[in-house]
Amino acid sequence: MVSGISLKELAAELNLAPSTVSRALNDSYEISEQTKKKVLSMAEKLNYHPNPFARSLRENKSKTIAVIIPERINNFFAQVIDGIESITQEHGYHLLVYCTHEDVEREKKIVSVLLNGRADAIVMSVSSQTSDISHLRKLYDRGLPILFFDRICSEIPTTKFITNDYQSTLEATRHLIQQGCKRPAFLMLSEDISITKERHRGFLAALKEAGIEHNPEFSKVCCQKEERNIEILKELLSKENRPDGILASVEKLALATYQAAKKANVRIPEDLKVISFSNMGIAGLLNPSLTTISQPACCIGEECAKILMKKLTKVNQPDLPNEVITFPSKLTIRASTMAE
Amino acid sequence: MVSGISLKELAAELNLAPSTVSRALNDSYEISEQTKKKVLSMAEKLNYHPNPFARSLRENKSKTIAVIIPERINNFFAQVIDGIESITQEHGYHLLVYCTHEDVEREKKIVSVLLNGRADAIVMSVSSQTSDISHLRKLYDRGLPILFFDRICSEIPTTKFITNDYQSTLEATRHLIQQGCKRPAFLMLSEDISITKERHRGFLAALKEAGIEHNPEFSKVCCQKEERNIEILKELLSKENRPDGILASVEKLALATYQAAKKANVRIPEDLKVISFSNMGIAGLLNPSLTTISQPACCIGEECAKILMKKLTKVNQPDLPNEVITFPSKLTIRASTMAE
DNA sequence: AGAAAATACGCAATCGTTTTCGATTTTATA
DNA sequence: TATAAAATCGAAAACGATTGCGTATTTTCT
Repeated sequence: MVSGISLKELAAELNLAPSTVSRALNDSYEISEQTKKKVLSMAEKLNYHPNPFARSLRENKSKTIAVIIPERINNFFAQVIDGIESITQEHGYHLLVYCTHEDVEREKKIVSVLLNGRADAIVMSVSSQTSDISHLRKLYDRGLPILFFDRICSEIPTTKFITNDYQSTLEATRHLIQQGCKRPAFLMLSEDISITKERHRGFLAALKEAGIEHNPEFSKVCCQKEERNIEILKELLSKENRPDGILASVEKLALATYQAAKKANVRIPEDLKVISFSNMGIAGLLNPSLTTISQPACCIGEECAKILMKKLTKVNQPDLPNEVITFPSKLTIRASTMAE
Repeated sequence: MVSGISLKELAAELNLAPSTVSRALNDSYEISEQTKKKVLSMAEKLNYHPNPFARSLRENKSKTIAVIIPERINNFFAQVIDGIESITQEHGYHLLVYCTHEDVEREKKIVSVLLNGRADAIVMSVSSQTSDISHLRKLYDRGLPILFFDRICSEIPTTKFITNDYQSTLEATRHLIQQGCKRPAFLMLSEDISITKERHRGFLAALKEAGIEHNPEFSKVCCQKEERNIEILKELLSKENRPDGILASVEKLALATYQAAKKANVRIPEDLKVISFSNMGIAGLLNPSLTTISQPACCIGEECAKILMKKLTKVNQPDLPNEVITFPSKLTIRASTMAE
């Protein structure tokens, strides 16, 4: 790190006390306009930039927010971060971004590092492996504002942002059934995380509503490995009484389904209709184009950030309320669920 | 920001001087094993975490690296950051990630904020609008280690990581020509940035080599707006003597081409062969599957980080050498360039 | 004109570390 | 046994900013 001139040096150059210069730069009423002008122009001339760490140390805040996501190569999370940044940036806040790669051990490490106050708040979506949440509780107990989105942790009493997981899955499954599916399957990354629970519930509700008896083997838990998932799905699709519809609770499982269908010689949508939660921009360009349930990701990020900015920049703010805020997803019907 | 117990308080609890506790925690040889044990266990018990800002202030380094990219919703950049993080994380470094959204004004703002030393180094890929580089020079002049990748800034004497832009485009264009293209077009985001210059040069070289006279109107400068690009391309594809091949220098232009081709009723690959620089994981699932030139993105990120870590964690390191390090791209041939 | 109040600025402490320089005690050497 | 040499630890000064308090000067009021 290469630091430039310090406040003290700037003050010396001006024949003023550091306190005066500090106040002048912060536009204090105690300083005359004349001195302010002199200070400002000299600061400009000498290229003075206040040391952020001295300030953080003194003020006990870092103007930094940590964002923890399970994967970076995913449009949804990228869009959420874009949304967050669009708001925090206006307030001069910085974004520390960490990726867990769906690994709870990494998540623990990251969280433990953040215990030291490097960030003023945390926005996160937990990894699919996260069931024990003691590390998150530690954060919370320390008083650090945490905010969850998408994959939330209901045990921590704070504000959470999600989409209408139950309802949108219900409607998506209805759509599958309307398109003629008699044996839809549900794909998930893990049974533990919030979104799969809700989405699975919506899925099952739609089946029940339609009087379809669900085959438990059609609620498939997949893993992180793309190849392994393709194998699992290929096997599923090669069964005698295979599913004729797929609801993928996350995007990567829809893509694995596409690959598996190819390998198993199963045609989409003729033999298998596919629908997935996904914020891919190019769902429409896939072969066949993919029917998606897409979240208002950017919006979710923005709202997260707005709440945080309010909490962090205004005085005497209460703790983040323990509530779940829902943003509805949008179902976009494309070729992958077309009836013949 | 909520801080826990301080070193001083910890020391008081132990009836030791802060200096002793500090040394004990840093495993100094001056402290007896016995006291070290006591200090460690008390630190553990009281949940002590050293304040990173006090440390940064004192040590004049932040253990933070800033990464600036033009867009987040792009697999290439996401992979590069994954690569960077995989290395920096091991060294206890943090990643501050900023996105310019291809806007040079934002880039300038971000860069000016980083002038204060919040980060120990910067890894960046410049926006497509960046031609004036005075803001980058300011950073460099301040002594901050900068490192460029993909879209580099040759005027700044530092280490840059790129792919073999010229060569891979040359080969990709040869492929187009081999597949029967007589009138290939080249799509770019801007004429100014490094990658388009090199890639265009490779493109032209292949045409020359094949004795194809290039129509300057087939070197098309596009913009940021997806809709506008589709319009531009639709127009290009509707001409009487339209191109029969497209080399998109960036991914988003290939996708715009797909959309435009649909609208203009141009079939890929029968009427138009398409090839693009892209790190999309699902290029193979597009309709038709897209022939790509893909960079070893993760590897580029890792190498960036390795060089930086060496520079930042070892003593007496020289400045980053002014050199360009090249990682070859890989051409993956798919349906979009198939001859009938 | 004299007192009160407003204006403009400086001194010094503080935030939580690390580190230099000593000081003291223990151990080893002659 | 006296002395040199390790071995341990403490006091205090940084790092660079902010801020409560004090003070000198000027302005305003009666």
